[in-house]
Amino acid sequence: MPVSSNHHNKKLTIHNIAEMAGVSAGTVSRVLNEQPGVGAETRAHIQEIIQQQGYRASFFARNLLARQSFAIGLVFSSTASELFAHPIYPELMGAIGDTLADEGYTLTLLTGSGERRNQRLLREAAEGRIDGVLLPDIRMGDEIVDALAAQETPTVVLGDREQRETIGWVDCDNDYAIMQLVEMLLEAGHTHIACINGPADFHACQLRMAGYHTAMRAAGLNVDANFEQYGAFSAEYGYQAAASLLQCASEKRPTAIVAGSDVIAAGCLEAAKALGVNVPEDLVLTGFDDNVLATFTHPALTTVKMPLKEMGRSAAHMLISFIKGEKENVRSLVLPCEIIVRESFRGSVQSRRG
Amino acid sequence: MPVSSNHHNKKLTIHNIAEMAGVSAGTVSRVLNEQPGVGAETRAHIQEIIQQQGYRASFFARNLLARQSFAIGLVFSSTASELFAHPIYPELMGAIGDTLADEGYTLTLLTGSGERRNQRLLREAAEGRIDGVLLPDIRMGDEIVDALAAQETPTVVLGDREQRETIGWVDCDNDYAIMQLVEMLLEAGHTHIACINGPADFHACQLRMAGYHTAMRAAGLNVDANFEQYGAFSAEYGYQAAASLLQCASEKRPTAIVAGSDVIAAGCLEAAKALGVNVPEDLVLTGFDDNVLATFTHPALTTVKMPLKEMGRSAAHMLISFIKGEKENVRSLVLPCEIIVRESFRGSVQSRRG
DNA sequence: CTGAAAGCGCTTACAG
DNA sequence: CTGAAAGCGCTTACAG
Repeated sequence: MPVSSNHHNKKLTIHNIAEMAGVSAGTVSRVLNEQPGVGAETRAHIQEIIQQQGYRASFFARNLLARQSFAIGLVFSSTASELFAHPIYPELMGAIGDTLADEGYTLTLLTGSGERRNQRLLREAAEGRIDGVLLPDIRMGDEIVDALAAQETPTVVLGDREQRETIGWVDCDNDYAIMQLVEMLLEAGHTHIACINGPADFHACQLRMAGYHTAMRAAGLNVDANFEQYGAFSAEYGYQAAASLLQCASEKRPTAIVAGSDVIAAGCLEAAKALGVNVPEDLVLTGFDDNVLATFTHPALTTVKMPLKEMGRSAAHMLISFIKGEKENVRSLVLPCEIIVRESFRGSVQSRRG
Repeated sequence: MPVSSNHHNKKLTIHNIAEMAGVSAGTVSRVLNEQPGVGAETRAHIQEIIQQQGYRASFFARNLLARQSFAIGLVFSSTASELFAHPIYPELMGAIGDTLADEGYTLTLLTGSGERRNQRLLREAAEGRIDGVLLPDIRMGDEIVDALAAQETPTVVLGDREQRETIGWVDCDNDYAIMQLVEMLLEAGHTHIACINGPADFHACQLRMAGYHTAMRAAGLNVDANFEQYGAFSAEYGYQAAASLLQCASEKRPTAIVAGSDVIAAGCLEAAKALGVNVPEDLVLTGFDDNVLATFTHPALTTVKMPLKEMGRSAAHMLISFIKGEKENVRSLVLPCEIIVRESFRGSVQSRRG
């Protein structure tokens, strides 16, 4: 006698349950949705059968009426290896996932890039598989943003500042953070400060550069053309850029480098070591991200920590508010970064904070 | 005159399109699904209207019949900060996401932990929101695996070797990789080799320990009790464990440490530096994961690279084959790791490979 | 308190 | 080649 083959019956429907309980489907539905208007005994009986049969109402059928998927799409433009190199995403993703779960939403992950990814995203939204979209690593001028707007898909961009009707954004004060860092360097007596930045098509990098310029200008200092560079979020780029700068004649050589990421800064550090330049004695150095590796380099990196948890949470809440069609919702938000001081630059921070 | 307010009409249905085209809903459906049996003119006309109206059939309605969601759940037990500390997941996730996209599946991310996460997962599967489940960081004996099996939800576990009927697994040869590493150490003349491992409730860590034992036993060496340790995937743990070992009397001190992760190894390295022990001269050291930080420590870490891309792809394919109910499917798979040699231990590797 | 019926947006035999 | 009708699994007024 086969023991547990009773599990092989195909998916139960509400009608099966109704039949077993000797009631109509409508009554089972009312019990399922904890609606009033069902006799206590009947209700108990139906509940028991539901329990023992392990019945669950089909999500799709249930939501044909509601016309909502209670899912939101989280879209990454980067490939997996880029994600790997830029480690802010896991934390962001975790915060978004937790918030959505609390609000009863599900998270759909969309990776890949290019036209194919875009078509997929647009379709999923149009088909109603996702109710809204979160874009955490969009490049400047990515046409997906306009396409989403045209389709009226509720959308929130992270780390950019799109100004469109149906689109909201959440960012952190990249510019202010770098400005503070440069001011600290200026206070410590540095005048030859270079900014080795990430890619120019990241709005965040533009902001970081802007913060650098603001501080330099306020101090009445000119910025040498090769002291302001856009590149890639890679150690190789950091190495190259720093090496070429450090080989200049001493009066044109930077005494401080503000890097666009910790990985870039780590590359700069390697270059300095290779050229016998001591950090922080002969060159001070700062990063961005508060990447794990920032604590393992020698010296450990002074860096900027983005409020990733808060950004993720805020973006998720904002998007849900869009989806619900709430009227008085916040459509933009800038959250503060935090400067983390370590050995690569301790400068005048103490005095600033004191 | 408001320009683009014509976009505010509520969601179009197949009946609206049918009406506009002067045909029945059935005919529109046939065009939508590229089925034969529609006149060329009619088809063209309907397609034009669909195009111009930007109509997309509702995914939910469409799949009421198919009873498939074409979504699979990717479940993480760890919290976001743990994910952050253990950086194998982004790459795994990317490989899984890309493969699923190619196969027409969507990826639903489920984070969080404990009973709440489990209930959510079980419900999503029972409701038909997801067709199957991928478990990439399950702890040994996690009861979710049995619950999923009881519910007959197609499931594939990564990094563990569950033996159940409806459950498949994909792993890498953690044991063999560590065994190789230890053999290399033995060949280089080491006899005092310690294994500072990750948590004991990760099956991968058990395997790594097993590989260590196998090699030691084969060499006829006894393993001192405090030379085999389980701990946490953290630099702090690595530091503590290494520090206490390195302070022993010289004949009880290890000359080599095989760490359970790069982060642990980085902690060991810090301890060595703090105690004035030179790496690799006085102590050789290996990690696991090929984390970015492994290239930035001094010396850079010899480590083990898991075949994450292949694991992700294989797991996705295996799960889809389960979902499709294919008969002759592979239900288990072990993929090979790769040893990455860097400065922290160059030992007899050359001779092994030569 | 409970049931029969219509409807959600689509698909699919079945007629014609 | 095309349409009318039944059905997918649920919910929701409307009767009784």
